Amino acid sequence: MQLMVSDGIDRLGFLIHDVQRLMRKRFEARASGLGLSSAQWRLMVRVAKEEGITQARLAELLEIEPISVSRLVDRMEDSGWIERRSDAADRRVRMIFPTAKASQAYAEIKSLAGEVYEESLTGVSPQDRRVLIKALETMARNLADGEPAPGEKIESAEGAAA
Amino acid sequence: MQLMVSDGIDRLGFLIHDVQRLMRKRFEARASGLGLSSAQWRLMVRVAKEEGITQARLAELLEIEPISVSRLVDRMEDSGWIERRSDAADRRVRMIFPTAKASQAYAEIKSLAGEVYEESLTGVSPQDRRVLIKALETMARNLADGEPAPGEKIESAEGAAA
DNA sequence: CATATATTATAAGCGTGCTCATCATTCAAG
DNA sequence: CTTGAATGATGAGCACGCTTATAATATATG
Repeated sequence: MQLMVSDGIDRLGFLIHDVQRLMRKRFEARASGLGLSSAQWRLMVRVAKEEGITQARLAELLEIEPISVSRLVDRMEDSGWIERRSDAADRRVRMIFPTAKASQAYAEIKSLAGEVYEESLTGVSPQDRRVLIKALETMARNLADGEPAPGEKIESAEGAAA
Repeated sequence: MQLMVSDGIDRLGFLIHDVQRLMRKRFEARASGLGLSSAQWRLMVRVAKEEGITQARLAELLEIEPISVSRLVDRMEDSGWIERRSDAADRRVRMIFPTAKASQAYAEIKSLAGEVYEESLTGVSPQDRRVLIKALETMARNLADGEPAPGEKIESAEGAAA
């Protein structure tokens, strides 16, 4: 395409950044009454799907570092969303369970998130929504694939690590 | 095939979050050699467009709080990307200028960002890219519009949400 | 002049991500 | 059992966003 990238593609990063930030902000404004951040909500979805999940597994699924999970779980335990239980079989492991409060609020928060999505998509046609989702999924897949070398050398150390 | 329109819409927030995070990560992996974060890059773009811009104006344009600009500028001054100069006319004001280093690196970093965009869009057709950008712009506009009061009363929402 | 208000920048402290380092526990080898 | 590597969780400290509060300066008004 000789058309230049300036049909908006050059602002793609800023756009994605803005939309993510605004969406998170709006969700948190709605959920603030419940005292739940978006990061905490993402974690809660995983815990609801798999009660007793370990922190290590959460880190893997959420694609954040185990230490970040530790901190998140700390605060969520403090605010009564989840609880840690020891695993009798492996005492290194802390299993994460939703509290009754979390189970009760789950459906409400989910529909609250749905409202934010719906509001953000006002004026976007059903077919464009499908294209949007498909494009975002493709992008996530492309970006999740291995980094094609930062310029100099690829094979530093971590080839077999993961 | 298509069961319902909400094919994935319920994961919109997670998708946007993932794409933004991965895109930022990849950019920063490339730019790490230059010691520039994506937040710093966003600020640098503004400073390049308007040398001598004030911190208050940067906060407004970047839609972040003035204190966040202070900290960003602190670090960028420390690492030699920008410099603060006092305004003779108004001694409250600190005017921000790019350093020679910043001016020299600008084009390189810009093309680096373009590479990340292009990689992320691999496999997305030109027409789908246009739809994507248009949809994201619509979403940003929708979300930037006045929050319908974070309390309990949401009067103007179209009532469409599940 | 004195004082009240607005504006610009910064300070303090928190949430959520990171890296690097540490501790406890498990497991594999000897 | 002892040693050593791997694994799960956490601590320390940093980046970058936030809110709330302050300091310094500018400006409007009595």
